[in-house]
Amino acid sequence: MASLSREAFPPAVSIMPGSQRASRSVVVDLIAVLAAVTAGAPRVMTVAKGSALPSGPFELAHRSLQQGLRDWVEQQTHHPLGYVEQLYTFADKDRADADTAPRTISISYLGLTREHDAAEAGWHSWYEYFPWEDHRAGPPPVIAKVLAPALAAWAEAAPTAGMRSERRLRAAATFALDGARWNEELTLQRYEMLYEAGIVAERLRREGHSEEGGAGRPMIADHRRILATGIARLRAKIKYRPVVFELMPPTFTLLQLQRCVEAIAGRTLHKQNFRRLMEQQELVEETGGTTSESLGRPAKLFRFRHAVVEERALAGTKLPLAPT
Amino acid sequence: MASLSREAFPPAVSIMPGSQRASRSVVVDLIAVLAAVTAGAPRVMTVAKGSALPSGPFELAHRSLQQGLRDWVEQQTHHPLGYVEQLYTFADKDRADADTAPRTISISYLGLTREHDAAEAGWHSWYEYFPWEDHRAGPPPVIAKVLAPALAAWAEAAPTAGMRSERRLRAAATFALDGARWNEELTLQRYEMLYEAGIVAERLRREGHSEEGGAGRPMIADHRRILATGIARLRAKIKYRPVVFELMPPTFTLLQLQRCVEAIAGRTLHKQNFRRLMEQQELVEETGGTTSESLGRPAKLFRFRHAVVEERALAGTKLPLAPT
DNA sequence: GTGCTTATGCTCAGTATAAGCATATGCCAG
DNA sequence: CTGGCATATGCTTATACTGAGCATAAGCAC
Repeated sequence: MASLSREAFPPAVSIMPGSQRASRSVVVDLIAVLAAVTAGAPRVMTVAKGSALPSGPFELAHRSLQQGLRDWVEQQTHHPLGYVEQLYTFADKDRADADTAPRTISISYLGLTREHDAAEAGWHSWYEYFPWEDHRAGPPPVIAKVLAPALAAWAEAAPTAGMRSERRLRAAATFALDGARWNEELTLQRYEMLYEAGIVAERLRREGHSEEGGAGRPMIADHRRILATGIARLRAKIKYRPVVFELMPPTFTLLQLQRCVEAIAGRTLHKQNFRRLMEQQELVEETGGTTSESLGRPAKLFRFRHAVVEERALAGTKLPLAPT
Repeated sequence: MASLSREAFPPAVSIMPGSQRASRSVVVDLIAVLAAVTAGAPRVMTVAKGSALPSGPFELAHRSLQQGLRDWVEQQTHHPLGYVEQLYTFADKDRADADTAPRTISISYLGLTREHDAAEAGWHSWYEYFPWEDHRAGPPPVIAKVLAPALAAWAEAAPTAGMRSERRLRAAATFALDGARWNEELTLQRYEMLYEAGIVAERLRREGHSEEGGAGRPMIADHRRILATGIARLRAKIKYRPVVFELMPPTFTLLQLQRCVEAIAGRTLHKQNFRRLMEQQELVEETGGTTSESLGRPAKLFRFRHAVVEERALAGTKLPLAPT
């Protein structure tokens, strides 16, 4: 997590051919995927009536990109930004014919912030943009009703038999179409497949077609893809780093914590096992207090044990290590 | 793995303050961490006598950054690049006083290529740069002899008792100083800690001190940090994605495969368990042939089962899912 | 054949995970 | 003040996965 500042940079060792430097103007943007979980829904901060992620020019960055982003977000939202991580840098040529236009490089970041007022402007649920990603109440109907048939048609439209079967296999594995297990981490792959198959408005728009029939709410340019990248990253990260706590208030019940994870993962968890996991990993400790906001027996309040971050070097092996 | 090309980008929605665009010139570099495993050592492609990673200006990129990098590498090395992934984008201000100098953005990539002639120019073992990272023959002496004392001194030099104890804890966990388990994935954290503690030449150089006493072979600018990022990423990735095979010849024995993983991870594995893991995951299949290059019973030859990549959506849960 | 070397097969115990049962503790209606 | 309801929390069982080691197989050198 510690980040060294970049030191003086000597003339780059350019072995690559045709090293004509800085030949054309380059524009650098920052794009933020800002996430919070409120009222049981994972939300993302948007602008332009929910059609774009907040972005801005690079120059604002203070010491570092990360710090610039953090300052800006905290100023805008008045909520401290708990966790920031770089997502991806996009720099593909916009179009073949755009030789004269400046080339744009977009550096995207994922940021986590705490729960806040659910009605605050600009925050939208992830699942407006990706309705097929929320499996908390079972597989969403849109998959069987819209996506599966469209993906099947896309597979059949492939030129060769080999490609057809490969597409069928890939679609089935990615969307859990046959009995396969749903894998919530494949958010980006799913969006990319829908894009490839022409089932999202962004692709239809690009091809000059009507945007009718696109699944989920679209965004400007490739912002929805960037959001998918952020969701996928967060869904993966939550499993091996204690980042959920960045989304929680200082104290919380285990059920609240579970609901937060469920909102992000888009699936329901086994209550008792979740609680066992939290306890045995010693990620939380009781505050002593209890809450009785809802019906039923009052729940104990917990807080995150910041200490574990230092104590343990976290993360585990998956390799069959030899005894040392 | 599929990558959509970025589409036409409308005027960015700039909510950030002070949106004066393209105010100052920006230089964009690509930096490659190119890895291969030959003769039992993980190697990285370098230039300038091993003191820098290959880099070049951004303009060369063809359709996309990734494709540009791939073309360039294949042209240079005459070896196909198996796997390419973006590592990180560095864009911190070089120095406070560099207001007039162009700001440099470096986009780094990790690329894997197959085994080739061990003596080929430019390829150096990772462990020249990070001697403390190779634990295949037990913990390297440099840790106990050089790093541990220096880290202890660094911890004691902290101003408050709280910071001292925090540094001690962190150093112990990161370098497995007390009985703690070595975690090979912490390569980047370890390098950053050594930098912070002033035990690497890059830091000494920056502070205007003699570079004497720096641990491991240094590199230009922050190239060694980028290499550490690449190593850490590869060590983590190897555990949940079948990327090792990008480093192997088309057919191989299980022991060769194991040696390759060991070289990357910097630790030895349990032979039988490694073999069981490979078989139960169905990542490989027998070719029918055998080899008898060394002593002992000839080993069966295997090849990678490309099919699994499509069949399975890979990666697994770590959440206590509720029965659906 | 004997002995050396590596390959390959199999076992056993310890630990983690999935799933479900049982009990505790509050509130509320009557 | 009692029974019903709702949630919290504790505990058990079967199964899968892992770490570690033993045992056997199949080549080669002598």
